[in-house]
Amino acid sequence: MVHAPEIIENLKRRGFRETPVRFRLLELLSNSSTPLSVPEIIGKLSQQNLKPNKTTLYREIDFLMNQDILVEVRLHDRKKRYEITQQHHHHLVCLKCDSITDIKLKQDLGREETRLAKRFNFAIERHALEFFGYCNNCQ
Amino acid sequence: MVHAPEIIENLKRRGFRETPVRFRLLELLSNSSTPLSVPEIIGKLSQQNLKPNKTTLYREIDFLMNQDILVEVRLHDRKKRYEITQQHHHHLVCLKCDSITDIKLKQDLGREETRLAKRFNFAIERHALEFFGYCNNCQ
DNA sequence: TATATTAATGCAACTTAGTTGCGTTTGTCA
DNA sequence: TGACAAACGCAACTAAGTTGCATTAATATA
Repeated sequence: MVHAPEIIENLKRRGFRETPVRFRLLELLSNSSTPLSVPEIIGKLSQQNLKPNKTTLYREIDFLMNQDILVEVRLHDRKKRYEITQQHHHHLVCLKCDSITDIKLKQDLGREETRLAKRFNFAIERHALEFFGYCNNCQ
Repeated sequence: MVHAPEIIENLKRRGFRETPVRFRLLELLSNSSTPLSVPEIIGKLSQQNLKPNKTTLYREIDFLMNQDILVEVRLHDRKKRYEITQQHHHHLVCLKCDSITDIKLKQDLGREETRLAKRFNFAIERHALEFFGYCNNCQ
């Protein structure tokens, strides 16, 4: 797991500041087992008596994505979710309770990507693969 | 390719009506090589002097999805897109011009799904796999 | 071919995620 | 401790999608 203080130290070395929103957001996301959306983040931070404006959060997230600290995850609904950047992985998304489980694929898509790139002369940057269904508790 | 009149005939046999919006929407989607969003559909139909209310379109799409005639496709942005139901496939999405190319995977994800289902006791209903990058024209 | 039924439609008002402009606050370093 | 830019908050906005309700029109059948 990545720790918020380390990330912040790194940022400070590069001339950025340590602020409550930045720290608490990173802390929240590094303790979270699932990616979170901005509305969810606002909810959770409010519970801890930190009530940042949504504009601030969107901008902070934007900043952290530019620093490659966060990545965006898109699932079935229209919310963008964010998680701490980690090794490439995929998700199991429960259609009932919305729980999200990180998974790693055994199979490798690299060969497929090479084939598609050649076949369509398409420069693949990334892919998204998510599995939808019903989790242990919701079946 | 699937033809709009056939689909409509099928619906009529089941007690539903043939209406301009229904016909022209199905015609548009069956001639489209890419999935379309509601704003896009409204734009294209307007060009042909059919200006349905967006509520009507959302409801028509909902109806056609319940009839398994359309499926929803979710890509990188926050629009839902729709296409005529066809054999399971994936997409190459250009991050510059937004063009979408249908592709079929050589590799099969079935084995992977079985493994994940067992491992996490997760009942997989479907998956979404999209490749993002730059198309022939946009590199 | 007139009529009844109900599928389909339109409109207005709303919700929710996300964005923009702009003026203010605050963390950091000299 | 003061200067400067990073970070912040507020208000107003956009765009996708939803809901309630009253109206219109496609179709079966009389």
